Amino acid sequence: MKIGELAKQSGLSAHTLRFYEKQGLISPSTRSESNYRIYNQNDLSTAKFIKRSRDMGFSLEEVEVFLSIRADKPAHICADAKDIAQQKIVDVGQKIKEMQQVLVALHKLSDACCGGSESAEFCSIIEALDDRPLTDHTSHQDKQVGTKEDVA
Amino acid sequence: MKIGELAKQSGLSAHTLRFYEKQGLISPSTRSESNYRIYNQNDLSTAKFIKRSRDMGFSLEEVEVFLSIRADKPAHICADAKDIAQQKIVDVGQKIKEMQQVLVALHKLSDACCGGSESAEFCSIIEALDDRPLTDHTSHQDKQVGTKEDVA
DNA sequence: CTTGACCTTAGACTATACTCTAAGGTCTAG
DNA sequence: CTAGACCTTAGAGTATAGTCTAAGGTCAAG
Ligand SMILES: [Zn+2]
Ligand SMILES: [Zn+2]
Ligand SMILES: [Zn+2]
Ligand SMILES: [Zn+2]
Repeated sequence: MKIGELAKQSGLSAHTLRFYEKQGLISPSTRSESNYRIYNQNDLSTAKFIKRSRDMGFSLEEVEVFLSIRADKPAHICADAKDIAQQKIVDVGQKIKEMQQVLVALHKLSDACCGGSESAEFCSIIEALDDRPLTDHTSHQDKQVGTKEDVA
Repeated sequence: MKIGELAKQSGLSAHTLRFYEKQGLISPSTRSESNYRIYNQNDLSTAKFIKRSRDMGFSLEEVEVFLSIRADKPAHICADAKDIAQQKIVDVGQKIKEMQQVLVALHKLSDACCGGSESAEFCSIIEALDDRPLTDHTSHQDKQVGTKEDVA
């Protein structure tokens, strides 16, 4: 099959397949007389393998290692594959933790702000980002300044 | 103060400060005779504001909006700031969910593999990424092939 | 024989946020 | 005066993973 067909069947774009070829991940088993890339079922398996690996969060570099294991299984041991998976688990877990902390901070930041159409003069978000301690102004009642009517 | 001093006090590098200047986020209040950037306490506040915003996960583009709110608070309303924070919360929450799903998939992938020094011939990680259903081989006992001695 | 779909290549561009380099000018302490 | 620290600029490089373009060749159908 030609690249367009492989793209359709693998879920990768033709562009991406050529890009992967440049990166050394996959290459067509043959070329047609007119130099078109011709892929076979084996190539399709490989393309799907790459796609599945990417979907699992592995980088192209890691996929490369998986491919080399897959290409010659007896030459590798389970630890080769599992080490990568374990490391990815650690990395993803770490990132999740970081993002959860960010999320908590964001909630604190956001919850203190009324979010209404009042002037941002006392907006706790801006104040908190500025330097000052987080002051709750979910209501602006207590800090009327008179420069603006209460719009809300 | 010169850029090096601002860098020290703000926690941003001089390089980054110049980069932010190019992006229109912060600029020195004056220049010395020799064209050095000269910053004042106000600039320091701004630099710290940017750093805090970045640490909260906001993009430079979002920081720019916060800065414009901060620069003229009466011209803005709380919703302007809160909308950004809320959107960020949604985005971060979404990413966390995605990563958690990836994490679950990774665990499934990894847990089925023995991770030992056995040949990867039956490695469930490779098999699962390949196409085949996830086969547990935490023990290789049941699939002796005889091509290799049991190394473990 | 032409139209349109599909293919080829090298290389530029996207996004995000820096990070660093080269080549040179300025300033301060000893 | 000189070494070394610090500053200036424009522009290139880093990382990741594509995504797209230009300019052209190939192929099947009508
Ligand atoms: Zn408010
Ligand atoms: Zn507010
Ligand atoms: Zn195993
Ligand atoms: Zn295994």
